[in-house]
Amino acid sequence: MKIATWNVNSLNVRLPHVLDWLAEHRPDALCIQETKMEDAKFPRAEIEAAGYRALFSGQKTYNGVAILSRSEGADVQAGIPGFADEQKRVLAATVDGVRVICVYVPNGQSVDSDKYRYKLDWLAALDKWLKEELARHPKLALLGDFNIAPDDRDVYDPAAWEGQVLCSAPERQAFRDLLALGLKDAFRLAEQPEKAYTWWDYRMNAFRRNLGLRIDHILLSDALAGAGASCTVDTAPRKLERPSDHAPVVAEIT
DNA sequence: ATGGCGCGCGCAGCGCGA
Repeated sequence: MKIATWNVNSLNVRLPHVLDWLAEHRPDALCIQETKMEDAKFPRAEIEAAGYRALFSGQKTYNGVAILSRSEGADVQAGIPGFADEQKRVLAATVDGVRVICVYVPNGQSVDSDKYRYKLDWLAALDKWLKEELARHPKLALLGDFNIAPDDRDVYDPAAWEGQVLCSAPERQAFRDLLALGLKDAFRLAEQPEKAYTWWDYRMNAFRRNLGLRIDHILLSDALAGAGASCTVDTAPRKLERPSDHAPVVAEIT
């Protein structure tokens, strides 16, 4: 089974890239973040014409998540139960017996901001809910834009980013807390190239210079993280005209 | 070098992303 995550930074703008990518890679499930559209405007017909079902939870301008899948998702859940949040950042569904959870973790802006506090509170709520989800669904994959670079090797300039948002110790601890629930960072299951990132700033020719961060992740429960599992970053869409600033991350699970 | 790029909103220029 092939599962993937991609922050598209507006599904309106990126729909052609998404349709091309689905046609080329044919994942069983693709989690999308930053659709930036209300549900009434979701391009369901185009997605279905590509052979995919679509689940979505969106809002105008900001956030918005979707799960595209070849077979129909069951037990759909939008948002974190018990955590009141106007922002559409979570969507879960069971696809082919695997609990697929799509997340768009808050950015946090800067470590001294209210948005950073919200990010840490949000991550704590996610952690609490995931513990229950894992008990219900041993085969679970958590995919999305985590807005956390887990380790210095996930950062092009660790000294410059030290203590900054996306790299701060509390954020990295929150990421490790998720792993401690019984999840594995799929990208680190096997040897990987140096300087592998998933996001590059639009400015400063950052992609061409590979000034990036690895902040988009696929976490797999132990039941899915067996010997056959693998994970790659697909940088090809970042090279297109008008790209998303994020690249898709793909995992093959057994 | 605190900008820079791209997006949505909405029609100018700002908030936001990471």
